[in-house]
Amino acid sequence: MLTPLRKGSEYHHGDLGHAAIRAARNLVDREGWNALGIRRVAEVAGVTPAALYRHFENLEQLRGEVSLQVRIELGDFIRARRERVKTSRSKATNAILRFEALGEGYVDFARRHPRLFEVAFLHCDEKPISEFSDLAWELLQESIQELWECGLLDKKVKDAAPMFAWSSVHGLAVLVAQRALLQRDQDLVLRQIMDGVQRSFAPNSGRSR
Amino acid sequence: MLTPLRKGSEYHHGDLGHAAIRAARNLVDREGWNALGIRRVAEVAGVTPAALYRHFENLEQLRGEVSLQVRIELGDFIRARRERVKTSRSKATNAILRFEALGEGYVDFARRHPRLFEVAFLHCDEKPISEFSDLAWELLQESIQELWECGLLDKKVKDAAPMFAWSSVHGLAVLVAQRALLQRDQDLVLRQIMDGVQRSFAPNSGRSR
DNA sequence: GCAATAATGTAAACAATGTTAACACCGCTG
DNA sequence: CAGCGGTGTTAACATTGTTTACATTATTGC
Repeated sequence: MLTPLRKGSEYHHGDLGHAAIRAARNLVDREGWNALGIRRVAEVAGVTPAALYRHFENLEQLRGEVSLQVRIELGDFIRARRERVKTSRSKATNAILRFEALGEGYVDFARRHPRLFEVAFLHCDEKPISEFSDLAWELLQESIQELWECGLLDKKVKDAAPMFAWSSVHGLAVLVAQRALLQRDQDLVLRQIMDGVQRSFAPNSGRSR
Repeated sequence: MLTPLRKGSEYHHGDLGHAAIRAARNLVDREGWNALGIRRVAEVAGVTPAALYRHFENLEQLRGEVSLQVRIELGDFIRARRERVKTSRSKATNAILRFEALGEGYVDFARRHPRLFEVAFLHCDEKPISEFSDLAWELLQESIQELWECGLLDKKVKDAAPMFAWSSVHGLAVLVAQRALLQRDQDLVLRQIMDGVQRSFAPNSGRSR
């Protein structure tokens, strides 16, 4: 007989939609991508399943929103990491430290929120990397620009530099999120990757062969 | 009234189980991970859904088998790539070419079978990389051993070398499978990665700072 | 101010899925 | 050749995503 569960003034949630995304995000963070379902999210939000269809086309779209939300968080996370770098006297070492902070932040996010990270770049197929990861991508480009201005980036490799750096660190982050590496190995490999990337960036680093 | 769909002698399939895994593999290859369902596989195999439960605990296990199957294929694929390298006079360049063939094969598999690749390392959480990718991992270690014997690998980095190489190439492969890079960029970045890895391997390559 | 209307939520059903239980068929072993 | 274990079928069940018809609230135009 259509009895509202919530009393009068709470018939309308007020901000379902955002609340749903947040609930979904937390669900994924704790229990993984497969735990994310319409009915589950509705329950957490204190609402009927059908209500969610006023805010999302279907489950697939909700998943997309969660994925986007995670990419935003990831961007904020690594930016915060970069800003925390204390400025040193040399402009060059500054650029390097800020660049490395991005890589460390990226991997650290994967370590702290493995389930979220695994989901960050789903639903991004067929789109160039620079689009689906707008936030973090911009940060990376800023940092590479800094390196360039300090003369730490060879002109020949400049164009592919962001993709090169991204893919190098991304691979490690994926493995970290899967818990496939011990913490000690994680740090070691990251160190090697960052060193390798910077060496490849450097002018006069004559490509082999 | 329990009328068998297939006539007498075909009441039993003979090799459901393997057939199911193959059907499932092809389904994933063509339509992606989400198209993989018990009922769907049963239909393709010409069998009733419940029949699959004589061979698999549940859908999750079937997925695991498919994932394993893909890892095996990936291993075979990159091994074939390596064997195709024509031996040159210098033992060192030989080792290098064989090593690079592994990386190229890995990325090429991701390009040719993006949906399969995306699924290769699912269900491998919490296990060290050397376990869940046994086949390809062994090939990588063989190759790195060859480099070592040719004096192309610094003792200081030897331990972490396989993980370093893997994660570097893995990141690119993931992006390639997502179609996030143009073909030209793919080749360029792979070139940079392989060069970077080898430079990091090389003795006397004094790590920065 | 207040009726009309849009926005949002509920209840109840539907179709599709994974899964299970009871039964049927086949091939092998005693 | 009787029976038994392995394999497949049927029919049901619980759970999901989704839709439809209805209820409630918020907002807007007069």
